[in-house]
Amino acid sequence: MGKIEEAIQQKEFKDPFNKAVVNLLYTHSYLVTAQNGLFKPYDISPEQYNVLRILRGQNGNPTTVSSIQDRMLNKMSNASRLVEKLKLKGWVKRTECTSDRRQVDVLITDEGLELLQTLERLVEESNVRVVNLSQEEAVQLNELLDKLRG
Amino acid sequence: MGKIEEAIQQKEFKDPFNKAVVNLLYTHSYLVTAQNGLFKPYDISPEQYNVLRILRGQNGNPTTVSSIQDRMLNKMSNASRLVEKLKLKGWVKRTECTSDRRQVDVLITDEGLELLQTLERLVEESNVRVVNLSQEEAVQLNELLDKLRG
DNA sequence: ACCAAATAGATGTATAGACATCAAATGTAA
DNA sequence: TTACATTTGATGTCTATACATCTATTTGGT
Repeated sequence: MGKIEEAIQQKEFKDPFNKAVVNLLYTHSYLVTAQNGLFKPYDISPEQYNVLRILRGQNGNPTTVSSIQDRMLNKMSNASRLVEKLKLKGWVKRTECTSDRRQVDVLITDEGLELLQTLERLVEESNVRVVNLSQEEAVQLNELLDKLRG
Repeated sequence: MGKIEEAIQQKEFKDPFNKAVVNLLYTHSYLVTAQNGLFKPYDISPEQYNVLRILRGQNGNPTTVSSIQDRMLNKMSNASRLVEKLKLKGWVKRTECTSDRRQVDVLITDEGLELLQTLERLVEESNVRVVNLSQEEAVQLNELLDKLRG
């Protein structure tokens, strides 16, 4: 049984809201653990993968660091450093923006696109396996999560 | 609107399962950001707070490091180092276990209990505010999360 | 009793999150 | 134009996660 009370050996919660917060934190750890194994062989982290996805979403147009930051799952993460690591591995290019020299244009390379394609299939397949819900339940979960933050 | 598509500016997802994974990662960041602000003034992190809660759950009985680890929300975290930090701040005591000298007995101090009491009220109130769901929806979310990991 | 395997916990290293601060470039108003 | 505020991105520091490795015990088989 996967009940949260057993998983963390806590008998009861103050109310369903507090239980939901703990349950979300625990489920997050469950998901992240599953993903880490996937990424390990490719020398890339889930966060770096996410940046590559954002860059590809631009269809060949360069993106600034702050624009990447805005689209990241974690708004507090540090896009600047993630881009630097991706550059060192040859998956993105960084060029000075001519119209505003404060900004930096970030562009995914062909190698980055290739890696992304490989990884994306693995991630998509893994996510379907890892989420032990029916299609309807998954839709319902999405609705609840969207509302939760509302 | 709090829809995940707008929050991270992604038009569509492969399927509801993949969307749910992204939605969970994003919602986790939303929750953690809310919690961080709460803990800041008390010189304690959410993870350290969680360890104190586990220790108090033992009703005065000491707990070993590995037992703490088993009950943590994140099974991959490092209970040993968190205990060390709590000890430096005087919130836990660490004594060698006489029956098995590999083990370490960890016990929450009176100062730790006092801090915990203050924090717990704040956290519980904050969680109710932060989870923008009805009671029924929160129950439903808990059921879906438990099943998701099943 | 002896030795190998298992266990508990500490520690080393890399990555990322949280947040403050800094420098450079740009915008704006007197 | 000059002075000041704002924006962009880089960087510094602390904390935590992820995972490998190490030491000190304890256990279990022979």
